[in-house]
Amino acid sequence: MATLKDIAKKSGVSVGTASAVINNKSWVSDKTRKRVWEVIEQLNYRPNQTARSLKIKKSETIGLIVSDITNPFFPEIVRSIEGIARNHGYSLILCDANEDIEIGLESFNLLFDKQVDGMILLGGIVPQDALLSFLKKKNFPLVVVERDYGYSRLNTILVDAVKGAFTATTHLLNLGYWPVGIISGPLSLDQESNYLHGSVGRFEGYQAALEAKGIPFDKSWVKEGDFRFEGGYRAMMQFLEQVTVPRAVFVSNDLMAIGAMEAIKNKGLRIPEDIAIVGYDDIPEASYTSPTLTTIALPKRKLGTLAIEILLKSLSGQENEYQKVVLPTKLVVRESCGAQIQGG
Amino acid sequence: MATLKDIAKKSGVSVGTASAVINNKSWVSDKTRKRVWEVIEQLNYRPNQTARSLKIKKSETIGLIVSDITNPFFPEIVRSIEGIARNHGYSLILCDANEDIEIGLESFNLLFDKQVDGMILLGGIVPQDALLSFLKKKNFPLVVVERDYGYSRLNTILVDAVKGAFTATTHLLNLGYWPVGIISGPLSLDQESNYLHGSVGRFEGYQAALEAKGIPFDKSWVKEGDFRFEGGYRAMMQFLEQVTVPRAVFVSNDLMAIGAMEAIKNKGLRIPEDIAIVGYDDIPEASYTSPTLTTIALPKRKLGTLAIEILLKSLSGQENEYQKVVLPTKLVVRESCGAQIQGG
DNA sequence: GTTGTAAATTGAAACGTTTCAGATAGCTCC
DNA sequence: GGAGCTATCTGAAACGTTTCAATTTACAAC
Repeated sequence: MATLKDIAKKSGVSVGTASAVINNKSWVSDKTRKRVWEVIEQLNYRPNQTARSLKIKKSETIGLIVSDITNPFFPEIVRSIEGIARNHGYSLILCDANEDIEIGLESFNLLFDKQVDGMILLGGIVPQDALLSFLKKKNFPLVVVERDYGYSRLNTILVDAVKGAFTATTHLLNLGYWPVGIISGPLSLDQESNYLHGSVGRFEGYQAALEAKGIPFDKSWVKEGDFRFEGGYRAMMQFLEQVTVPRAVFVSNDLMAIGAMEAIKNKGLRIPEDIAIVGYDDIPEASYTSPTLTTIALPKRKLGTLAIEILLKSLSGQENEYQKVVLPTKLVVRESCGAQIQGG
Repeated sequence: MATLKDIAKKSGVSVGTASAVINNKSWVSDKTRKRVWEVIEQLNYRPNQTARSLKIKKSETIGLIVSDITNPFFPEIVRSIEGIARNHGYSLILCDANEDIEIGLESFNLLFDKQVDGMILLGGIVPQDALLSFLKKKNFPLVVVERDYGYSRLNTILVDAVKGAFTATTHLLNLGYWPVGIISGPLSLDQESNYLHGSVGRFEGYQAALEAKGIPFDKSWVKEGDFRFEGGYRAMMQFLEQVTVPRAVFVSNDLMAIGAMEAIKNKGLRIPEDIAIVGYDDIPEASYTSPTLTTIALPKRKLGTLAIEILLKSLSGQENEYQKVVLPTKLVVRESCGAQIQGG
C-alpha cells in the first residue's frame, strides 16, 4: 500500500504538502496539486484511515447496539441510520445483543475501545447502572431509541408507549371484550437494572385503560413475555391453560403477538372470534399474518432518521443541549381485533 | 483518557514495560506486573485500539455488506456472524446496500479505507467487475455468501439454487398444475455485471424442471422481480393481467412470494385454489402468512456460521486454500401449494 | 536592486501504541 | 571478584497521518 511518504517522494514534494493536497487545502498551487494528484492516481493511493483517526482523534465511526436484529421492527431503523451515517462519512459498527443484557454491556464497552465517536442504542439493552455511571463520568455523544433511562443528560427518542398501550387496550374494551389480558415485555428485570424499560410504559397504558373504564386491575390477566416470538407463544399458552381464558389480549409487541396467535390456532381456537388480539410495533409482518394483525404503529423510519440526525449534530458540536423527543403512535385496525367483523 | 505513557510514569516503569503488562507478556516480573495493574485500574486505562491498529496493521474489524437488511432472510445470518466475530475479538462494520449495486460498490471501497481485515458479502451486491479486478490485484480475506461470482480464488458459500428451484417447480408440476410460471430475481442485470447471480440459478432450476417433464419453456410464464415485496406484487399483477393466468407460480424468494400473494388476494382470487405458490428462502414470515407459504428452506444459520468461520481461518492464516461450499436446500410443504388439500 | 508582503512549501513533532536491540541487575559458578 | 548466564527492563524507532511554526519563493512596489 502506498503511503503519503511514497506520494511525496515520487512527486518531489514534502509529506505535508502531499497531505494538504489530498485534504484539498486551498493554499496548494494548482501546479503542485495536479502533479501530486497524478502520482496519487498512479499509485492508487488511499489514505490510511487508522493513522488519520489516531491523529485527529476521531474514528468517523458510530456504534450501534440493537436489542435484537432478528426482530423485524429493527432492520428498517438500522437501514435509515446506516444510510444517513454513510452519507455523512460515518460508518457503523453493529452489535446485536440478542435481547441479552450481558451482551449489551459487553458491546457497550467494546465499542468504546474501538474509539467510536458516538453511539446509538436501539432498544435500551445496555444496563442502566453501567450506562448512567458512564455518562456521569464523561460526556459522550449518545442517542437512545425506544427506552427511557430517566436521565436528563441523554438524548432520547421515544414513542408515547403509555398512550399507545392505552389506545390499544381501550380499543379492545370498547369492542365489548372482557376480560382483556396483557402479554407484557420483561417486567421483573426493570426493578433492578432496567428502570423504565419500554415494557413498563406499555403495561402502565394497559392499566390506565382499565382504570379509565372503572375496571379493577387483576394480575391473573397479566403474563410476562420476552419480546420474542417464543415468549408470546408461551405466555398465551399459560392463558389458555387457565380456568378462565381472556376474551382479548393486548400483546406488547408484534413478534409476541404472532407467537400468541400461533398458540391460539394450535389450540384450535379462532381469532378474533374466540380471542381478539392487538399488537404493538406494526412490523411489516403484521399485514401478512392470518388473520392480519391489528396493532399500534410506531414511526419506524422517523425513529431512525431522528436518532442519527441528533447524533450527527451532537458529533459536529452544533448541538449540545440534550433532547428528549416523544413521537406519537397510531392504531392500525386490521382483522385480529374483530372490529371489522363487528362493523366497527 | 489515560495513555500508556501516563501508566508508565505513574507506576515508575517504561512505556515498553507497561505495554508488556497489558499484553500479558511472560517476561514481566510479578512485582512490576502487580504495580502496573494497580495503576491501570486506578486510572481506568483502556488501550487505544486505533493506535494499536496502526502499529500492528490490523483493525480487528470485519466488513459486512448485506444486500438488503430489511429482507428477513438476512438478519439471522447477520446475527450468527456478529456473535462469532465478537467472540473472536472482531467487530463488524455493517453496510446495507438496499439492493442497490451502486451502494454495494461504494460500501466495498469504503470498507477498505476503514482498513477492515476481511470482508463478508451477504448476497453478492458488489458488482462483479469491481470485485474481480480487485481480487486479481491483491489477495484479501473475503467470503461471499449466496452468490457465485464464478471465480476460483474466492471463498464462496452457496446453496444449490438450481436444485432448490428444480424441486420447487417439480413439486408444483407433480401436483398437476399447468401452466406453472416463475417470478425470478433480476435477470437482465446479470448479463453485464451480475454474472451468475443467485437469480439465474433459480431460473435454471425452473427451466430444468420443465424440461424434465418434457414441457416446452415459454417466456410468457416468466416475470422478472427484484427480490423485494413490491417487485413480487408487481410481477404477479402482470401475470394477473394476462389473458391466461398461470395456475401456479414458483417465486424466487419469499419476500416476493408474500407480495405476489397480496396481489392475488387483492384481485379476489384464492391461494392455492386459483393460483398455487411456492417460495424460496423460508424466512420466518413464511409460517405466518395466510395461507402459510410452501417454500424452499435454506440453512440460514449455517450460512452465517460457515462464512465467519472460513473468514476467521483465512484471517489467522490457518487456511489459504479457497473454498467453495454448496449446501443443500429442503422443500417445506405448507398450505400455499395446495398439496395438503389434495391430500399430497 | 532592495524591501515588504502574500503565497506556497517544508520539516518535524505529535497521536498512542508495539517491538526489539541493547542495557542492567541479579545470580551462579569457579 | 570476574565470567557467563538469565530474567527483567529501557529507550527509541516505527506505524501513516495531520498540523503548524518556520522557511522559502514569487512578485509587486519603490
